[in-house]
Amino acid sequence: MPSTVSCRRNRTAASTRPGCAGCFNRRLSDWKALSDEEATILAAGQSSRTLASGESVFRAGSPGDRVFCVASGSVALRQTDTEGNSVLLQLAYPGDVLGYAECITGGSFSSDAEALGPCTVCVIERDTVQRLTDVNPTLGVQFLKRTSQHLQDARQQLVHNATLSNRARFAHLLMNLAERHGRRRIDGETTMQLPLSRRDLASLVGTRHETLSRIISRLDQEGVAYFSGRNVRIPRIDSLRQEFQIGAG
Amino acid sequence: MPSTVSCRRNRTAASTRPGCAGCFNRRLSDWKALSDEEATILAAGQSSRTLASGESVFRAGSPGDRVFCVASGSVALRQTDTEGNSVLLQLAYPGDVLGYAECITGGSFSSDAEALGPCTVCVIERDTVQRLTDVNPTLGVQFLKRTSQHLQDARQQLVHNATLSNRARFAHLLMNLAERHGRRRIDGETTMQLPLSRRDLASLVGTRHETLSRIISRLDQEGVAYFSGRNVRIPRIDSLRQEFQIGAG
DNA sequence: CGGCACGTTGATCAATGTCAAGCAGTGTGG
DNA sequence: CCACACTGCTTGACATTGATCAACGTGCCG
Repeated sequence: MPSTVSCRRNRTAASTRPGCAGCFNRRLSDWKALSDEEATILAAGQSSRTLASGESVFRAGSPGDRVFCVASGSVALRQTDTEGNSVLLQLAYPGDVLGYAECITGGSFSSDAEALGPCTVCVIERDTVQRLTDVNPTLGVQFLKRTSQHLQDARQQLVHNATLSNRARFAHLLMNLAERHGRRRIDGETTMQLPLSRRDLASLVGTRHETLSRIISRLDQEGVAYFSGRNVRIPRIDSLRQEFQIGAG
Repeated sequence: MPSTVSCRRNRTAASTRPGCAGCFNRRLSDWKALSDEEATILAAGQSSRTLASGESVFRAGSPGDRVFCVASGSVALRQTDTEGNSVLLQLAYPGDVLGYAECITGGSFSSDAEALGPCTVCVIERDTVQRLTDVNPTLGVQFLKRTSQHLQDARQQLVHNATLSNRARFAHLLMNLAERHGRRRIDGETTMQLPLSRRDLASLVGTRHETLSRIISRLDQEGVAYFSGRNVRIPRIDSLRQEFQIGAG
């Protein structure tokens, strides 16, 4: 997993045709399968959109007639139950592509996507995706690979939910978030700014926000991790790993 | 979802070359993307294996250099934690193909697969799969579709685990199993023989077997479903739907 | 016969969900 | 500028769930 990805903004046009060929994210994303020449096809069939925090990228149920590529900021995938319980499922970062499965197979989105902060996404219509996968079959394989990775992640999560305590799962989540959002100081202390509200953290852990709140207080008391609003300070990140391995509840 | 799939056994050869072109499952499975001509390629590159109950089809960590197609019986996918907790993740039935993601993307299996009862699986080496996806790109799309369906299922399960009680989740599981294994009588009563041990049922629900045992007794007492060994009798299947919709715990 | 795995049940306790209150921050309209 | 509503977070008290430990019966198999 790559750590913090800083996104070089498109210097060319403001809202359209920023030229994917030059996009810093391309090398990290599934588009890396494309040659420079093919990348121009991509650039031609693409437009970009800027979203404010909380704005919706797409909604569950809407037709998957385009894919979205995160260019900057981060995007949350949520699924909402029939009873209105919303659960956070995945975070998407610059370079991540959303909706290709639906776009290729012709389904509709099964979850909502929402900007976690101000962010930019590139929108690519199905035609273009179709043309690219026709020209370069590797792209399709890349998408299959990605999807199966996500499937594995989701299943791993199911195993964790079945066998670990809330506390252990939260420790695990913190470790993962730290890999992306954390900064490690020379003395080994890690600090980060959480990209999520407590409610969303709770939902990623699979519990209620009150319970998470208590877990946080305890971690704080015990000196494992110090929380202040969205800022966290973790003296020894290994203590989290330990929490996670002890596990059961 | 198709209901009970009866599998016509290969009448041709005993252990090899049963001729996929004539396999009843082909019409239901992802191989339906293949033309009859292409199906002969499949048949040529395939061999079949008969497994006793409990035997392993493949193990987590072994290289994904072949795919497995369930011909008869059913197969369970399990994932085992670092601490040895094993969790049942998915049931595979005749027509289901296992391991294509790993085979195409070149990874190794992330879970164990085990015969739930006596069963037959067909084994197709990577070469053949490769040739087929080259010749017929639709097959790849089919696999992507399937994987993304599994992803959606897994995520749905995560949402359920986060929002529903054990009892409600078990009710849901029963409904799903009834779709495949159940028989509905004229008076509306549904009966089925469970394909799983209590332990495995518990693990699908995400709880311990003792807890499941208690849930079962209560359902029995309350007349929602009557259990006797692996046999279940459900007077009104809709009462399960209700359990599931009330849900919270 | 003696393990051994499975299933059921009971007793007990920790973990967690629920309900409710209060507090801080933020934006709005008067 | 203040009152107000609103939202997110924390904390407490309480009820419930569900996990754990343990005992016991059963069927299977060597």
